[in-house]
Amino acid sequence: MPSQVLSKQASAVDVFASLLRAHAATTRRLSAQLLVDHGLTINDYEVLLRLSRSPEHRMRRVDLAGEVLLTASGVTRLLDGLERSGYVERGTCDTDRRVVYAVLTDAGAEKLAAAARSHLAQIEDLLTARLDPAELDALAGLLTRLADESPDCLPG
Amino acid sequence: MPSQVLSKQASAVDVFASLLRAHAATTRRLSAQLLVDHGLTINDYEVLLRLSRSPEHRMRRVDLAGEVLLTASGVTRLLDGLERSGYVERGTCDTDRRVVYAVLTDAGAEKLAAAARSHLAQIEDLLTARLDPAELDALAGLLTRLADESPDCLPG
DNA sequence: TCGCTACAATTGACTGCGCAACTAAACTAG
DNA sequence: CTAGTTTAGTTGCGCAGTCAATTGTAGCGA
Repeated sequence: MPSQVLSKQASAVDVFASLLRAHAATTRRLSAQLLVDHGLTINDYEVLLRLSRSPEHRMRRVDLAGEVLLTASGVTRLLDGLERSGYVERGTCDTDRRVVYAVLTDAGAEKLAAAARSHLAQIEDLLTARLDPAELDALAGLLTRLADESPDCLPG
Repeated sequence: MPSQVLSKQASAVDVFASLLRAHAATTRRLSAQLLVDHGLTINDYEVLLRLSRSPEHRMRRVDLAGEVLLTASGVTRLLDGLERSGYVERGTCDTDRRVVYAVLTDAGAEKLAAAARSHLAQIEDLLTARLDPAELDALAGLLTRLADESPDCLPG
């Protein structure tokens, strides 16, 4: 048993607190950089990235919201910006006229590529300076499970 | 270029992405709850908590900012709210008239206690439903190291 | 065919917070 | 003491994102 941590094992609250801190610390650095270097927020980047990975470079806005964990309205506003910058455009769906696709433009793909160069390096630097590969692997696994949508408890 | 991405280890980007998602997922749930149940944001709560743990229930605003990873202005605005609600008051420092202490009031301590009851339980539920104690411990450790202030690289 | 509920998306009002610019107090040098 | 620098804190402005309400479309049961 871990007897040497003074108090006890990390309580759930401590874990949560450390999550808040880690997020704030890394996010602030990286987003500041991304913003001055390329004029993109982290979510902008993340959205461009998802689109670039999607078939035909397009996604429904709802699905996009799910992937980057924004609300529907958040996505609308975010895409407003990207559309104004010409990185994304609207596409209609033939079979369901409610949906509006977000479609990556060529300019958007270029922007993403340009941003990726520095952004990836910065992420790399920030993380590998603090954790080794095995730890990164472990961390990714744990965090991914944390993000599971599983609705709290399904007791019955 | 990497052609065999399939199964390699988690890259730094993936880790970062999972951090964003985990933060968004947990934070949104918990803060929504905290807000409807007690009218506090997560940072409000976090600040009350730090104050309650400090000697004499007070801290300098700068130090508070460091602990919850806000900017100075962020702390000012946050404390504005808590002062308006009567949970915190301003205290002056005898030896340095620039500093303004944030002091937890009795009402603030009560509020914290009340909020803690449900909030702690929710954190507990959320985390323990997804990770076991050993994993929580590991996660806390990894995240804490991520939040290290160490200024990128100090090569020279 | 006519409701009726479900869903995709948008809009208005608002909040939380960062940045940059500022004031005031405290050290530090001459 | 005066002048310059650093540090604590506040404020104007702006942006990203939430919620609640709204519009338009889909699909279902009678």
